[in-house]
Amino acid sequence: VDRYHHGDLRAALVEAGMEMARHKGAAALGMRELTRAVGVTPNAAYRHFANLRSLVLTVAQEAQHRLSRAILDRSATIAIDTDPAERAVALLRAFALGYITFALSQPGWFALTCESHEAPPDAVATAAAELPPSPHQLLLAALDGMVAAGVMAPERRLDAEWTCWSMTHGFAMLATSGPLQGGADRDTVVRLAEQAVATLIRGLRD
Amino acid sequence: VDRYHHGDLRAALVEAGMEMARHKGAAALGMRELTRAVGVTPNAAYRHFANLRSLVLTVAQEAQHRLSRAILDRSATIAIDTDPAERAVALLRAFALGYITFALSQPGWFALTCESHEAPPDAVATAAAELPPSPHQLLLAALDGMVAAGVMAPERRLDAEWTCWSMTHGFAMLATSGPLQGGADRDTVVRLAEQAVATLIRGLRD
DNA sequence: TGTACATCAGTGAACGCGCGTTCACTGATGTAC
DNA sequence: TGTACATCAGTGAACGCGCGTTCACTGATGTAC
Repeated sequence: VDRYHHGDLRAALVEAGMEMARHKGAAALGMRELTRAVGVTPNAAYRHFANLRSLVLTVAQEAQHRLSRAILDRSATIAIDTDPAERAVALLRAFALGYITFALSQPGWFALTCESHEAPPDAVATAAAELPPSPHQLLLAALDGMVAAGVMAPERRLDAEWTCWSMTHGFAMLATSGPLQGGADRDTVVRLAEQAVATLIRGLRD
Repeated sequence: VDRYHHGDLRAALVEAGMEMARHKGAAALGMRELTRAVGVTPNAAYRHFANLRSLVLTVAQEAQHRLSRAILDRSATIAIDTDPAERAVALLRAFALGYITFALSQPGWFALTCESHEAPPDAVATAAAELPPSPHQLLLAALDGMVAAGVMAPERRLDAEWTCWSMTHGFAMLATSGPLQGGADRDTVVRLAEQAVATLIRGLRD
């Protein structure tokens, strides 16, 4: 699309942001760099975003959606006829390991999701139905499911999401930009992740 | 010390780095900014450090030492005549909660410790005896202690440090630069931390 | 004790860079009549 | 169906900034004799 009017510059910039974060890291996102990638003048971006920060937050939101989808995809592999208690645990495992393997395979996108606690100021209205639930919502649902299945005592449920998120996010950080980074091959790291998640679940269960 | 020869510019730059990280965040450390704070020309720093990176890594190392001391201080509050099993658990708790409260009270220093997996290329020789053990070493010792006290099964010991570090580091990240940041008062956050650490220990114990 | 001189630890000015953002503008689009 | 015109979505050039780093230098220090 090399016309004077680009067509959908907004989407193209977000797309370029994802591509750039994937290959050069989340810190590489800049106004000039992104518009250059799209083949457009720097200020053209200001038609669609208030400033760089807003653009980056929008890209971060897209990264977060992909994280949610990765978790949902992993959840979908659980056999439907699984015993309810086992299934509830498997869903929490899917959240944690989905989160971690996403971080391992797309560290740049994962770094972006860490900045997306704040919604961009000039978000464009999207059909809410198309958007996946946030990772946080998936986690809450998984924990509620464990209580409902009788795998977790109700009095342990309160605020348990922060415990789970800490373990999951912490492992992702160590493997992605911490001492575990580059030091071991992927299979080893996944094995360590499974061990961490197993300990977490053992601590939550009755 | 306003002489032409500064006296100990190297130490002064590291000190200024700590001060600056404390008040303006770890990202604020720059050559010009740091030398300005000390009252010296930018290039004077190149007498003592190869480049900015090396200076920052040195400051990061100092931050890591303070983290270790914070953990050791907390460990020291455990009564000496405590029952060995209980004491072993208390030491692991001291590691985790010491780590987290350090991050809460000095987020800038904590952010620096995350960059210090790499030693600065031009480290100056220090009497090794003066340096505290690294946080990682403290964690290993705490876990070994739990096995020795019979609180943790030996077959769970292998690689358990990554599980502990994930939970601890993850909570610190969430509270420091994640969704828990600023949203709740400190007491609440500490309570959540205690809950997370309790779940971790429950998962590790027999 | 005094002096020559090498070494050390700073100065001052400049380099080149890429950044985010703003200004005034112009080519393309689409709508009203 | 044709045309005037408002609006939209880009262009091109420039602003000012602070950065890390290098160059040639000079004032202070301390050591050998």
